[in-house]
Amino acid sequence: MLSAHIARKLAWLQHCTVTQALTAFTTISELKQFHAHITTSGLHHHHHHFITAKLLIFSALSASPDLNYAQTLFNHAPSPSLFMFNTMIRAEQPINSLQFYIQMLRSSISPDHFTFPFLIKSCSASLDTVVGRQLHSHVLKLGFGFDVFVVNCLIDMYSHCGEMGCARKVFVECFDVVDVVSWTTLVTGYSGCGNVDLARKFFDSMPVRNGVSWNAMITGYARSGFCIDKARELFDEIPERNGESWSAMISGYSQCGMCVEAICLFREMVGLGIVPNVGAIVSAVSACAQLRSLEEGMWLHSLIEERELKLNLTVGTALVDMYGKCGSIERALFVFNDMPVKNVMTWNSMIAGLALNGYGKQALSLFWRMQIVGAPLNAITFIGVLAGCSHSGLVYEGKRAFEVMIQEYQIEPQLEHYGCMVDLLGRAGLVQEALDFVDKMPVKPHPGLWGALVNACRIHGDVKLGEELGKHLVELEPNHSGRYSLLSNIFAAAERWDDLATVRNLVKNRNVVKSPGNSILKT
DNA sequence: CTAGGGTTAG
Repeated sequence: MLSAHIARKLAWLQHCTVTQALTAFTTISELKQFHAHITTSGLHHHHHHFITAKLLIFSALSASPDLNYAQTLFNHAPSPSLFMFNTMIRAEQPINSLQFYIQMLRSSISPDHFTFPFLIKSCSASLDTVVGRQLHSHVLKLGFGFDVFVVNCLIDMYSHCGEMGCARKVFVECFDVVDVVSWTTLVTGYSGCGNVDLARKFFDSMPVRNGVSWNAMITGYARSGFCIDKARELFDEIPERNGESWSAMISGYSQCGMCVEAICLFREMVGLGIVPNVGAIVSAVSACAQLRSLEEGMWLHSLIEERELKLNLTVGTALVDMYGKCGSIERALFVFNDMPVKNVMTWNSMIAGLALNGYGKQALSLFWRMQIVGAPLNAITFIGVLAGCSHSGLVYEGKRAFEVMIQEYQIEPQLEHYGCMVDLLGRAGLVQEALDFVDKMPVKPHPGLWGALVNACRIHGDVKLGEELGKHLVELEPNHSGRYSLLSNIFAAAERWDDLATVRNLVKNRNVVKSPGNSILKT
């Protein structure tokens, strides 16, 4: 017997929309309980398809989907409907989307005008032009070549794959049906592949523009480097500025390093009484992190709390990063521990923050905790861990982490990982071991890496090797002032004033311009 | 039920 509550929900599910179905439950386990109730009652047979489809929507498309459960629901449906196939194609990973499509064709179900947008979108996510082109020919054969949704997905797919010629061809061939979305997609495509000027020409030729088109062009300029002023010009010209326009401009400033401008614009927005969206807040927090501006960051944090904005995953991660970079490890840990849901970036931000502030051991223990709780980790996690070991002189632990990365996680070391290792060994005085390590590296050593070694030689008094490496480095980058300083420091430490004078003359004669703020490892 | 803009780690 069904309880009244379950029966009511069952009736509602049969008639609700897709959007409503997504709010039907709070978690997958609640859905499973509900599903168990109705399958044991036997009442569900009357409307089996409707109910399964709605359950499928929730398990496949909700914020935290359970694709295994979706697959089970799908497999138990006696003959899955076109709608169910579409839902699976829409939810699955790119490769599986295609498999559902093939299975669909084998069951003699024809795709409809909803099927292709989902399918093509999976190709643009996986940058798969081969399958993309095949689907394109299916689209034409089956008569969906002038469906504006399908057309726009094709333009987007070719743009994402860097095939602007094809994208434009679709646009031109379908000129009778294209709309403001098609134009905007093309603008985004051209600016995304580095052709902002052409993007702007299309933007200027648009018969109609809406807020999204303006924001797309602003973002295109902001991400193209050296065009941030043009982005601002457009931002000032927008006829109707929405919250997303503000966040596009603020994130543009933040991403190109104009952090003061980003924060000023954020303050202006708040001053005008406009409620900042998550994107604007995250960009502003990121700007504070880059500026190492703790006070400003704390102001943003209090603003977030005042508005009772839940500690969203992205906002929380940005705060952890900001507090870590600004040196307030207690606050970073407080936010971190307070976050119910974390992802790789959250963990990585926390580990990097600990490492940066000299808490190598704590960074390591957080790294072990990640493994215990089964949190996903990636190559960037190890950059934090290794940097932590390096700053805290944890040579053995660093070497161990490096091995774990390669052997247990099959992560190919990047230049950054090698840099950390050389730094780790060099700082610990194991200069010869560091040199051997560099010799065995499969990648070409970065000049910054030699710099770390020269520094290590100076600290540990190995003048002969330091001089040799330092001279090598100076010839490798003769226009980099920092390289001469390293060599000078070696001679100064050894009190070889004549040689020091020679280096200074070399700098003068070669007209090397000083570039301030060059850190040893970054350049 | 479908398309374009908007955010975090090195």
